[in-house]
Amino acid sequence: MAVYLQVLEELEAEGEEIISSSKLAQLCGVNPSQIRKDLAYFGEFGVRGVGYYVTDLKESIKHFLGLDKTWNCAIVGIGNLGRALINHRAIKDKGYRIVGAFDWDPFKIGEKVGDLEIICTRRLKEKAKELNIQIGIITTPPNRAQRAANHIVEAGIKAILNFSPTRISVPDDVIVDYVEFSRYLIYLSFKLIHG
Amino acid sequence: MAVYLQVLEELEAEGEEIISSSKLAQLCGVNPSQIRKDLAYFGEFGVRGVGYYVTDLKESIKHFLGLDKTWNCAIVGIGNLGRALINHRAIKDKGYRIVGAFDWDPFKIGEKVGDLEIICTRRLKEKAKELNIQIGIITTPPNRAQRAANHIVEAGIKAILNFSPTRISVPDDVIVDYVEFSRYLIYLSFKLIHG
DNA sequence: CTCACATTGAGAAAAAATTCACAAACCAAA
DNA sequence: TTTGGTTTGTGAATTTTTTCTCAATGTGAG
Repeated sequence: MAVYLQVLEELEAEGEEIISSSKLAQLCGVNPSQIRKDLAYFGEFGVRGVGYYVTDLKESIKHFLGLDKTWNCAIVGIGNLGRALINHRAIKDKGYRIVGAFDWDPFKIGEKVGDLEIICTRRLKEKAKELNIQIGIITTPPNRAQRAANHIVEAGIKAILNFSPTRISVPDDVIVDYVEFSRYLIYLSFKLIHG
Repeated sequence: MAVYLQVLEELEAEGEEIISSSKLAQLCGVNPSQIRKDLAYFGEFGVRGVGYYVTDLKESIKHFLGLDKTWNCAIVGIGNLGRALINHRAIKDKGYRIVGAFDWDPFKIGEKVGDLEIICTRRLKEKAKELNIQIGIITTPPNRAQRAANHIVEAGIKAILNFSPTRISVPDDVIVDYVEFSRYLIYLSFKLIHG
């Protein structure tokens, strides 16, 4: 679905107003029926005999994916990875705003990263309400990840993205996703061995 | 498959010598038949009436995935993200070694990151042979990504991991994989909206 | 050695995902 | 208005994936 969105945005930028499922399928590298099934799943957007209106469809998918609003994120752990994410283009562009930078290290607190000031992790709860933070991102060293998660949960945030290579345990109503760099490398080396 | 491996490593650390497909399935959160099919796919490792020998199975999977040897990687683009990867634990632990750090910026060249010295990207080809680099990792800004890719291809490296939010074009015999942080965030916000 | 029990490997069955195929609907031109 | 050319939406057919089932095989006790 995210692939369709990306292609649709490119089409819109090129000034295309209407696209058929077969052309879109070609651009996405999938089967036309696949596209029609996927799109029919959350509404009827096409016009028979015509195709899909690029802008309308793009907006509908964005709405479906929740990309028509901005999401406020907090980063916990301001090392190299945290700083990289704060400055990362693609994240901003998709409607995700990093509005808080948290760390435990007293020497870092008060330091500026971009236009954010690093705040003590203990103040996460207070700041989460003030800044309406919906997603917490953990970029601490592994041994601090669980503590970071605890602070995030405590602050009432219901979604966590964990970059630290450790499993964390949270209540059932909190969604967690893991970014594992090694997975990508395993895929590549696997491909290098087997066709 | 990578999940099985992780669980097996934990089991081995706990001193377990034998595991049945049903127990392993429980730990991985999948169906026992699934496990047996997956494992049977690349050999017969189990013993009927007994189960699987944890260490043997772990080694077999590692071999299958190509994790029984070390892979040499080069990072092109030494910003925050590049530095984060160089220092990242999980990567080293899986047998991937970052052996080269490359950047275009003359002010960075010669600087030390961990025990690596930043080298000019133009010397990538020469260094790739010397260091036997098999995987190139792009962590440049988007507008430099294609140029980085060109240098990597030029150096005869056949696998690229691109962290930059741009598509790159390379010859057919070069494998490319993309790390898109926004995908993870989209998943989380989607889950926050729909169950 | 034989028997009772446990567990794999693999074929059969079931479920899920993908693709096909075509009626229904739309547009444009005559 | 009618006709011909498109393209969607959807039920049917197909393919793929997952799960079930059970004979084959191994262990250990008697």
